[in-house]
Amino acid sequence: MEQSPPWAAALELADVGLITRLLRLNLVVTRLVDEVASAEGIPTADYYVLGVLRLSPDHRSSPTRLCDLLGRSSGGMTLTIDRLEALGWLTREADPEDRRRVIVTLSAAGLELATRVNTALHEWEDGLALDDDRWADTVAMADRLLALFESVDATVPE
Amino acid sequence: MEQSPPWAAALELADVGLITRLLRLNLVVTRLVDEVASAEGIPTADYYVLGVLRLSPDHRSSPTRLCDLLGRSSGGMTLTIDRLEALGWLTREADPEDRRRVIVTLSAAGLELATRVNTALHEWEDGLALDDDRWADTVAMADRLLALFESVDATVPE
DNA sequence: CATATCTCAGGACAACTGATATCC
DNA sequence: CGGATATCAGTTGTCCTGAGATAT
Repeated sequence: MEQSPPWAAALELADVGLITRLLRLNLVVTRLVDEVASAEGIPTADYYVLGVLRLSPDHRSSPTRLCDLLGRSSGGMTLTIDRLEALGWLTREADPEDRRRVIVTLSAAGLELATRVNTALHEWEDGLALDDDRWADTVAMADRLLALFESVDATVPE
Repeated sequence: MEQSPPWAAALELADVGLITRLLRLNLVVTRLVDEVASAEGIPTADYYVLGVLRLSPDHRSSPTRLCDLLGRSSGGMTLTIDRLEALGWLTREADPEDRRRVIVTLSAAGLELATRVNTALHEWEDGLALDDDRWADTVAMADRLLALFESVDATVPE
């Protein structure tokens, strides 16, 4: 609590809790990612999809898994995938083992794009110029906050 | 980095940085607030407006300030305020001291609503059952992360 | 048959952009 | 007059819901 943080200027903070702080953090982080993503010419929501694929085994995943991870509806995800496919950033193919399923795969161009955005974000992080200890601390803080929420809200698959 | 957190199941985490973690945190926190707000019958974006007003001196603010704090356009904010006014959650009046300005004030019903949502969020926090030390730690972590981002991204007004 | 996965059609709705009126 | 504030008009666009198709 210490001292009023700048974002709270002229706000009465008597009962501001953890979640309010995290909502503020949301806003700032989202703003940053928006800037970076649109500088690369991709909407943030679309980057999230490419970003998940980039981290997935063989750069592949399924619409359902993308929906679960990103909190989206399947209908909306179909449209998003349509869009990304039309732009050449990913491909869609039937799963030979279960033909209800679709396998979504990042294309080379899509991987480059997602990597560019990711690199830009890493550069922003580097710009913080934290030494190794502070960096480890910071990442650990994020992980602890995450753990706090995930321990209660089990919205993540498997 | 220690051990893979659950949200990362089946994702390759080699170069996952701070921002990716915070994006994940975003998602989880947003989901929680969405649930709580819609249980009270208000869209999250609208609650943010009421929430800022609730924390403002005399529960009053201006459209411009709301735009700045919430990262919204003035046109969009006009519509949002129209909506909230029609629902009886806030009032709009001309500022007698500068007639270009508008003063937005939370109504009694709006204050109740915003307080209900806020209370529900606090109850969620209480459900974490953190002792005082851990609680202080946790809040401090959130503040430190916030400070990290606000020190670079000065998008917040005075 | 019940379930899972994805797609499609239709609709809703919020929010942005750019231009305009009013006021300092 | 230039800058600030808010609103309006028009549009854009994504996303969701609910139904349907196909496969297990």
